[in-house]
Amino acid sequence: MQKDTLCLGLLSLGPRSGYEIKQMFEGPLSDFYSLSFGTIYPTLNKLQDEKYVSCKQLSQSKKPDKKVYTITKKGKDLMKDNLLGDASAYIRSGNFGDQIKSEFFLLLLFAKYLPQETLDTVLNERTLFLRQKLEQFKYDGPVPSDLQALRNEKSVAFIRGLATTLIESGLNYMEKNRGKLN
Amino acid sequence: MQKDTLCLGLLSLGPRSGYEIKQMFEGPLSDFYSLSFGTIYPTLNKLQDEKYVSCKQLSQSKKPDKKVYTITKKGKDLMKDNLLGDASAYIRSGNFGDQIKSEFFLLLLFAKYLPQETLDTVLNERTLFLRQKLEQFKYDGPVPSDLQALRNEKSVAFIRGLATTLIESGLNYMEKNRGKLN
DNA sequence: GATTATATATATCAACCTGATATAGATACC
DNA sequence: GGTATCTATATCAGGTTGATATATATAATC
Repeated sequence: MQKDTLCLGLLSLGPRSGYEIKQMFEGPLSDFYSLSFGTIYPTLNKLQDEKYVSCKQLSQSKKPDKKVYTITKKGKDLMKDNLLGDASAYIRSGNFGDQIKSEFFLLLLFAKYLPQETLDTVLNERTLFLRQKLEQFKYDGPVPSDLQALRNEKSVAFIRGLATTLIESGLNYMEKNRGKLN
Repeated sequence: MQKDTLCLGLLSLGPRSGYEIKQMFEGPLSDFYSLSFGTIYPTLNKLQDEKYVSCKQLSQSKKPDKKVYTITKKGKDLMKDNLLGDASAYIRSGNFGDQIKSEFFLLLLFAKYLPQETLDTVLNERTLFLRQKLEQFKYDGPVPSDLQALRNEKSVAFIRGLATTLIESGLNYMEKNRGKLN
């Protein structure tokens, strides 16, 4: 997804600074996508130059100033056009489309070169890690206000449910079939 | 995973040219990782300079010459060391670790900006796409000789089984819950 | 038999992105 | 008082991708 469209999409959930956009990527979005500061800040500047977002400088007591960006009508139109135009390309990506880049699967691919003991540890820790992830996705308590906008989206509920299902069936498979790696 | 380790790992399954390594990434490995020619060729040159692989120039009738690389003892040792050293880092990556980069999930996140009709089409095509992927992973017939080495690995059977399970439960979830996106 | 498309094979490079680093004010802790 | 951490913006070296170039050979199309 184009970084422009992505930033506009996140700003469509409410006005935000670059720092806060980064926090969304490090929170609930981290499993699906990420952008670095080196991309976010220049993108926001470009979007502002081209009037897709407006910017207000806020001086805060007790914290450094921040630049809060708000999506404009022109920006919303661009975002919708881009989503529509690229939708068909995104159908074939991710979750066994073309973007997984799983280093863990690569490690398993070469499992025969690991000592049995190491392989056992790896599989045990992977199980623990996935159980933690599962708890994260299932967690339904309060979240920092920055992330509440995301939490409120119907689509986020759908995606969290899907993620939960996938992790559960993956854990199940691992427990039943890990013996086959020896 | 370091590109060096990855190339050495693939060469450990048998001697290969850079072009053939790329073909592995475009075949069964494409769902988990990929490297471009711009990375593969320089990596092989570097590995050769440092004696981790040896190289034979083959002139073929009916095809251009190719450079076939073979992993050396020194190369196998390096690969094993690297796998062991980095194993713990790979536990937390991929399949709801930190590397998915799913553009499809992002598209769903902004589903409310798509016309209902487009969203329906997107979900239908996604279902078709995943069913095709499922057939690919389940396919057990003959494969091009380049890819037979991969097919023979026990670990590949494990990973194919896991992928099959994940796609099946994902499809199931989508069919049951797609109404929640409206 | 001429042209076009496609496959094998290697190589390079501009454009882009990340991860690291720099800067800076403020709070918290010991 | 020193140090660590959080908020906040910004820049940049280094690395990767996707596109492009080059070359040979086969197959298809016209």
